[in-house]
Amino acid sequence: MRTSEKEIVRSLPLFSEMAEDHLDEMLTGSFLQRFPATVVLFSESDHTDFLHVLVDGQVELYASANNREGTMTLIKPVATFVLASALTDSAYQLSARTLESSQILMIPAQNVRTAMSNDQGFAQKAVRELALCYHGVVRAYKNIKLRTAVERLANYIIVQNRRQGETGVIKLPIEKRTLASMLGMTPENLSRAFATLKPYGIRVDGAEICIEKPGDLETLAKPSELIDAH
Amino acid sequence: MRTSEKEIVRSLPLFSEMAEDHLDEMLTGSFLQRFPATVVLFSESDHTDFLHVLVDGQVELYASANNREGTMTLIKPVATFVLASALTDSAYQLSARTLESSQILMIPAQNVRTAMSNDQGFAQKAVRELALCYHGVVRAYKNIKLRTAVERLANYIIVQNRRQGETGVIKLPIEKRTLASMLGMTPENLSRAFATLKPYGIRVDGAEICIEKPGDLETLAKPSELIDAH
DNA sequence: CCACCCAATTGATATATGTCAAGCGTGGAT
DNA sequence: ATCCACGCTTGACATATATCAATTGGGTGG
Repeated sequence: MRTSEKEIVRSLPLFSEMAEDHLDEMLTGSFLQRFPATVVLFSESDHTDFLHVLVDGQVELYASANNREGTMTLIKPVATFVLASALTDSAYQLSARTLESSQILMIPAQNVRTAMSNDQGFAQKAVRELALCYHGVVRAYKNIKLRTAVERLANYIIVQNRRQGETGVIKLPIEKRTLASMLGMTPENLSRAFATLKPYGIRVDGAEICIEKPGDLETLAKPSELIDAH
Repeated sequence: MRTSEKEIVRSLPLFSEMAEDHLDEMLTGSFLQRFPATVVLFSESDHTDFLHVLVDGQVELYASANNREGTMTLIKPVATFVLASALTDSAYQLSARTLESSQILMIPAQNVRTAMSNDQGFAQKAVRELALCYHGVVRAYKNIKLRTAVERLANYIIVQNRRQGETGVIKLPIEKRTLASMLGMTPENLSRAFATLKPYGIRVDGAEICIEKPGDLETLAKPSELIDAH
């Protein structure tokens, strides 16, 4: 564990309040590893051996059932994932694969649980982190349960526009088939959803989306503070 | 706050490790209240003033968006709800209403947050509780994203059968329209889903469901340890 | 520069689910 | 006992979404 890696961990809110010696202890046996694109990191029924910290790259968490597969969420650096599974010493509930070449710090789950019971500051931060993760999934659940495919796409565009500086032009940060899976539809249906949004001022050119009538788009999308991420 | 109510709180894993004086302090200003059926307890955008403990009755957590409404989960006694919102001092992410006459203990959210920062044992238990809640929503999310309506119903029947003693006959604990909403479909579609399950040995007589071919049902449902509750 | 690969698109069609309307049945109130 | 309210069911139809097949088109390696 080199100093720079320790600083990356320290910079995350989750670990910001942890005592120095507890942090060192937790990072013992941790290792930073680079994976190429399209590599499966773990599968949903595997036992959780590591808390993962995505340092660089991009990771997709997905799930399978009844011969179907779907993207549950995307992880962007720098962020931890599978904290809940690591803390409860249970199975990963989701599978993970790299979408691009990625650097991941792997911390033994047992170390995390030990730190949890020894370090008051860490426990407090973990509570906050888990509560935020919980709200994140609730949002995703509401999104898919209460909105149609076209509405989900419209809201995705609105959120991306906000994140990319409200310029009216966004660049999709992921492949369309991944976006389709994340929005809970097929790639074919995503193409048609974009076509449906044409009368609402959406122009598509490859990965570039142009929003010509923001008002009309919002009328259709009905964005909600309680569903869409900030 | 009477002794019996304190004992109810103490019996929950979440509060089992809390120091006596912290518990007393937290329960100061708490009150036990009885609500009739069909009463809205709070709405999703309201600020979270109380952590709720359902002592008796049944509560539905639901959400609204784009002129649609859906049941997110059902709370059965004895259990807490909206812990994550209470701890982060944010809005309830869901609305709540009683399904039947219910007794609810309401604990000021500020008290819970204070107890959280003062009581090590409580913080540890809260971490565990939040991790379990998180996994619960992930399951629900996978359920709706990866299964069809008929598959969700089939798995619901299998889980209920297990919970009610594997007798092959179950009694629906909720109205069919509520079940429909929880499974993410309309009441009409639920009726048809039951009809679809007829060839798989499902007989319906009011709230009583008879499972005549458990094997066939499982083949259709493909139950998963990682989606269906224990 | 060309050829190939693969994501994306488009069309035709099938399936899943929702909507609207009507009718049925049971349980509670008068 | 009768009537009414309401949840449930059923049918006809509309919409949403998936599937299968064919084609397009951009990027990359040879």
